[in-house]
Amino acid sequence: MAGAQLDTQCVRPFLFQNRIHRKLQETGIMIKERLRDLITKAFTQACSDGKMGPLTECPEPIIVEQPKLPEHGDLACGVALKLARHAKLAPIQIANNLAEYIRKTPEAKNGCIESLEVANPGFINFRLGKVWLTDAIQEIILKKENFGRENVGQGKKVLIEYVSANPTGNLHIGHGRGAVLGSCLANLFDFAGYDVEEEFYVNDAGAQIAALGRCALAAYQRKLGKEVEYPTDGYPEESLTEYIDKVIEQDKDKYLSMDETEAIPAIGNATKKVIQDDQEKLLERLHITFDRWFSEESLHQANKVDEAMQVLADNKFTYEKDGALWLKSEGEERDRVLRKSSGDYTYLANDAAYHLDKFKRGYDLMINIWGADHHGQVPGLKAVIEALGYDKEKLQVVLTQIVNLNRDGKAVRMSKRRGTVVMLDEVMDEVGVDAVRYFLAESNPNNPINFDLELAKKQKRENPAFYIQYAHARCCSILRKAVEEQNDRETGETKPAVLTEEQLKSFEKEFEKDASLFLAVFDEAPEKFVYQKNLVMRLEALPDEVRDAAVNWQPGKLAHYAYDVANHLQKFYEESQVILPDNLPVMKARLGLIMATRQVLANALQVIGVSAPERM
RNA sequence: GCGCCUGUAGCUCAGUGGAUAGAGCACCCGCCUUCUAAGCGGAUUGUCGAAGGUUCAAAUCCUUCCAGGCGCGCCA
Repeated sequence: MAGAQLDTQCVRPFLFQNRIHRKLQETGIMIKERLRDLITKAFTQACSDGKMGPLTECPEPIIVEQPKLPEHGDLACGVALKLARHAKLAPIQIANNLAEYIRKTPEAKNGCIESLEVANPGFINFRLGKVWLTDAIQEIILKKENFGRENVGQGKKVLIEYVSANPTGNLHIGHGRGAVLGSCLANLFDFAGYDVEEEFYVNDAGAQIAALGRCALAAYQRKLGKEVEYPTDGYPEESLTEYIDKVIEQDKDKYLSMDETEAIPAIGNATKKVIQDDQEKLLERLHITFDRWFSEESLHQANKVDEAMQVLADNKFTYEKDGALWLKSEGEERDRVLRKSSGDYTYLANDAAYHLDKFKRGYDLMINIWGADHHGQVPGLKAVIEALGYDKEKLQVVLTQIVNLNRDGKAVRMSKRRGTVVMLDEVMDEVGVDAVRYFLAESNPNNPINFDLELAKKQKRENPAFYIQYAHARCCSILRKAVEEQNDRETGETKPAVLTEEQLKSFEKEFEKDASLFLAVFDEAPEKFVYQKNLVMRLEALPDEVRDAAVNWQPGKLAHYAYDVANHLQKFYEESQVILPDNLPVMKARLGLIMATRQVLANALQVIGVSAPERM
């Protein structure tokens, strides 16, 4: 995976140079990190006491994970297994040695760690007490919308180019996938401390625009009552019809009187503008805005393609053959044409100029998001970048697989306007923006999506997009309930609100000062405590999840995470009453936990661009 | 022919060298005088596509093969 080359280390203190320009003084105090520090200390002491065989330092990373089985504790560390080889000791013995040192630490006695045990073949399993959990809730309350922000990117400049559809027609669901992925990746990178720019490359020059002009003129003339043949080799007439209506509205009959050589480019340009405008509006509806719409035509006008060809020639990577200009591709299976014998540049030549421009702008990383059907172009683009004298590794192409639409398990293929593909706006109209974003964001780009239109519309648990939003709305509803008048369903009496708005606000201030207030969240009864503890552990994992998603370039992981948080909230909700007028400390603490949960859900939803509704 | 992606429960997927391979859906059984039952709990579900290899340990790494998708233009 291309993302693996990114620096995965988390550097502190946090210093954000992203577009929100925010600095945080607080350092993270994640439970896993604290536990890892504890194990590291234990290891160091064990070493100096000669309990680790020949080892003087730890040759393996100490990884703390949540085990799959609850019997294995809340968190577990398998480092003893990895150290066995280095220390020339049995894993179980290493684990026992480490555990002995950990048990001596204050954390093992003061409520941070409730218990630890060593299990075969050499795991150390920990059960958490309440103290670190209360710190975790406080951390979220303190950082609010910045909880989860990380600095994996260290302010590196990243350009993400995506959608880049031709301005010759409507966007289909496949464009939608690239659009949502690009936008989520941009949000994620921003959240993870990169300096992100988003760009749409407009192919507004060349053969397809000429074809658009011919088709547009014919469609226009036919609409205005002139009997002409519609070109058979261009874009389907019905795909243009709504755009031509707009052109007529704007320009009336002005192209009718023009000479064809004048009318074709003129109406082609007008139609192109209408289409691009339409694409822009549709993408805005999907909460996608670009920093830049980069016009191919602008490259031609500034002679940038000629310049790029000159650079290639200067670098001795071109030659002429059969009247065409070729790119010499060393180590590639074949050479590629840059300028056809007709004198026209190929797509590759234009791309060379475009990417030369990108490289000159000085990004640390450039990501292009393309449909997998374009993957054949990747080697050519990489070759031309190398021939231009730049580092081809700085440009990475993410390929998105196909989107299959289903309805009741049956494939949907037909569209009102086009025979084979389904249009993005039709899906958005049917299932709504949030569901479209969720289902297109949720998957790994390498896998095809089976988009079930019926599922996406369901207001039920089966629909993960709904379920997450419902959990957020439920949090809001509980917080609202605390400060609203109550209507008794049976007697019809109106009771005063349990708390005033001011009280609720003042709680927040108290939480910021004193994490121990959250001790009251937890019950002593283990069957209740387990849900309370699990919720907090999931909440505090957001920064980890952000880092993981960012280094793997998979924002979809945060969609899965949000779902998991929603699930843990529901389990908590079933077991733990929040509004407890007769028990202020518990109510206060649990309202704080609900605030934290709401915040985490909102932050995760923010990255995938799905709205977080306050009521449903 | 060559290249890329994919193959894990009936379905959708998680799991990038560690414990008995996990969720959700579907199906079945329970739970509403309680903050949204738009929900929760429980039961059932597997030759990790196949075969070899590396390793104390493989769904995960290597090799070969099988199946599906996509791509290999003086198209864009």
